[in-house]
Parts: sequence; C-alpha cells; structure tokens
Amino acid sequence: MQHTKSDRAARTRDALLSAGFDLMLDRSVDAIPIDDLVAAAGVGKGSFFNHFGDKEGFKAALAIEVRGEIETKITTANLGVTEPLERLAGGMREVTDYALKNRKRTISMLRMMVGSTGKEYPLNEGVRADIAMCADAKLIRAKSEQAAILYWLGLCTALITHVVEVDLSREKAAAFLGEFLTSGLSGLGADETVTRDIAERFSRQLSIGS
Amino acid sequence: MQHTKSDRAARTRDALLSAGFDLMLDRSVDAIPIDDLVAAAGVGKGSFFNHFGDKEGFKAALAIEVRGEIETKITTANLGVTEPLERLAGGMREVTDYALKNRKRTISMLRMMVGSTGKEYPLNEGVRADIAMCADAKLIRAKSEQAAILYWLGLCTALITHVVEVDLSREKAAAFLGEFLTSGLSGLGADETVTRDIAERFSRQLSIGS
DNA sequence: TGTACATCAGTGAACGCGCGTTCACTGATGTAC
DNA sequence: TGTACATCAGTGAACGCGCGTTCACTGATGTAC
Repeated sequence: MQHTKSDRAARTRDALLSAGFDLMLDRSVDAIPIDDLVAAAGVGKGSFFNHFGDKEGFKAALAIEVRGEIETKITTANLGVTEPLERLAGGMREVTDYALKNRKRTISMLRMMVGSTGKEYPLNEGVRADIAMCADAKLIRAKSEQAAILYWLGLCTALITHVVEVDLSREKAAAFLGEFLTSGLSGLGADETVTRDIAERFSRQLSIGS
Repeated sequence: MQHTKSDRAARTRDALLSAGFDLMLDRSVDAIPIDDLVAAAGVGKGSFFNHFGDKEGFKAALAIEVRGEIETKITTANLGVTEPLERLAGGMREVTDYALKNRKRTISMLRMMVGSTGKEYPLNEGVRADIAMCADAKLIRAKSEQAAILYWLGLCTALITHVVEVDLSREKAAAFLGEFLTSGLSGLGADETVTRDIAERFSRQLSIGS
C-alpha cells in the first residue's frame, strides 16, 4: 500500500503537534523544551527536526493547523447560506463550536495570535466579505467597513476566549452566543426582529450541537 | 536629601522596565535574554536581580506597571462623572488615549494578557461596576451582566489592538473610537440619541487630546 | 515469490552555546559623633 | 566641617545547566528484476 510510509510519517507529525497543543495549556510555545514535546509525543528527538526543521517551523505548523481547521469548518457550515447576516452569525456559531470541541487548540491559537501581535486571524477574509455583503444589501448601518470587521472579530475573539478560559458547558456557551449575537448584530445596526430571530435560532443550534 | 539613594534605585528600575517594553516590540518576554535587557538599560547584570529577584519577578513587575498606569488614568478621568454610560465610554476613550501615548507599553500588555490566558484585564472591575450601574438605571438592555462585561472588554481590547498594530494617528483612532462607541452602546441597547451624542462628543475629545 | 537495493522516517547520544543566576567586590549615599 | 563607619545599590566575571541542533546509525517500507 503506497500510503503506509506516509501514514507513519503523518502519525508522528500529528503526535508532535498534539503534544504541542497539550503542553500549551500551561506555557507559551517558546517556553516548551523540545525534549518535553518529543517525550509527550512518544517519539525520538530527531523526528522533531525531520518534520519541522527547527522550532520556528514547528510554531508555524501549529498556527497553520488550527487556522486551517477553523477556516474549513466555517466554510463548510456556510456553504449553502446566502443571507449575509446569517453567514456572519454562522461564523460566530462555528468558531464557538470549535472552541467547545477543541479547547486546547483554541487556547493555543489565542496565545499565538497575540504572540505575533495579532496579525492574521483565521476567518479574517471571510468576515470582510460577509460584512461587505451586508453593507451592500443595506442590512447594516454602513459607516466604516473596517471598523465593522474589527468589531465583529473582536467579539468572536472575546467570546471564544471566555469559552475556553472557564471551560464553559455547551449550554452556557450557547447562552453567551445568543447574547453576543444580539448585541453584535444590533450594534452593527441590523433590524431588531431579524437580530432576535437569528440570535435565538443560532443559539439553539449551538446548544444542540452539530 | 533622603531621596537621593532611592532615586538612583528608581532610575535603574525604570530603565530596566522601559528596556523591557522596548524589546517586547519584537518578541515575547520569555524570548528576551537578561543580557539584552541590561544592555538596553545600560546597567550591570546584577542590578536586574537586585530589583526583581528573578525573571518571573520582572515579568510580574512589567504587568503591574502598565496595569496601574491604565487604572489610575481611567479613575482620574472618570472622577467627577456620575452618568454610567459616560463612565463606560470614558473608559474606552482613556484606554485608547493611553494606547496612542504608550504604544510599546500597550503592545506589551496585550502580549502579557494572553500569555497568562487572558486572566485579569486592568479595568475589569471598573467595567463591572459601570455596567451594573447602567443596568440599574435601565439605560441598557439588562440580560446577562457578565455577557455585557465581556462584550465591552472585548471591544476595548479589539480597539486598542488595532490602534497599536497599525500605529494609528490620533485622528484615525478618534474615528474608530466613534464607531466603536456607536456600535458598542447601541449593542448594549442604549438609547439611540444618547449613543450618538456620546460617540460624537467622546470621539472629538480624543481627537483633540487631553 | 524471493532477493537485493534504494529511499525514507525514526532514534538518541553527543555537542556546545546561550542564558539565568550567584557572588565577592566597588562605589556611592546616609549617619554618628 | 571632618572623619569613620554602616548601609544600600551597582558591577561583571564565573558558573553550570538547559536546550536547540547535529549526525551517524537502525529499521521499516517501497521498488526492480
């Protein structure tokens, strides 16, 4: 079977990345010795360098890993959705769901985002597009597009930060999502009825789980 | 003069802290060797340990430093203010002003906040009190107090993150503050007219400078 | 199917620099008389 | 005002462990014939 060898490689690679996420519960990447990583992953020290070249390469791989997962999760969930406000809300719901299901990875991502002074959020580009659609359709108060993007991303970040910090139950996270959608959408100037509908509906979806 | 010796001590201490903030533009505290710190501060290596005991002590001192500055800045600005919505908005204006005036310190603070997984924002407690006052006075939609606090702190964080990231001019920062106050207050359910008035007035105050 | 060879991933001992911490000493400031 | 002493902050050489990186080797998987 042609995949056997790359399967083995993929397994060690994944083991190392997972070990990274595990150990980042306590400390920042910089503070984790490679010895600890390979011990936690159960692989030889050399494998670390086979796969990532050096520690910088490892850090980059960690970031790309979570980023990719979240992006495809949101993209998938929004596949058939055309209503711009629902796309926006869907992103917030999905990222919250991700935080519930992948606490350690989310914590790592939040740590790394600021480690590199905020730079590129995953989902950054998607939010920009959705906000623009909302503005075009006159669904939100259209002043500064950039401010709206920052506003929305800030809310998403604050929400999932809280979810992972206090290790919220799905129930409670859903309640918070409802609150954030209510405040968030009405803050953008969306219609009150639509806002309430979306907040309730999406909160319920999250509480059920997907 | 009895202060002479402690003045000397205070100077070296400040030099080390400032060096810390300077060097944190590039890297996290953990990634800064003490040799670099003392070189940048122009003091002997031993002084570092005289003042902070070890590197952990230094990190703690950095955090306390900024936190204290921001807290007293906000407290001072809100001294005579009794209107709860204005206190809330005043906090956001002051923290933005701080970010404009102390870019490096703000960057350091943002880095450190997530380094310890978000924990205690400076201003956390003040916001809680102001939100509670707003809710009591029926000035905002009163659902979950905790969600409202997270919402507001999230907005403050997002705003100053952007200010320091792109090194915004005071002018542009004031515009963003206006947008964030508009969205932020109306997201909380504050009266539309009051919101617009506060947003315009506080934005103008920031653009002039204090 | 079997044998020989090539490639690719894994391993851990060895290396050596980097970096946090210590410490004996110097110099400055404050105090006693 | 002057001298002797105590205290306090600053200094940088020296230490030694920790940690990132290297490398020669082993073992596993894939391929040729």
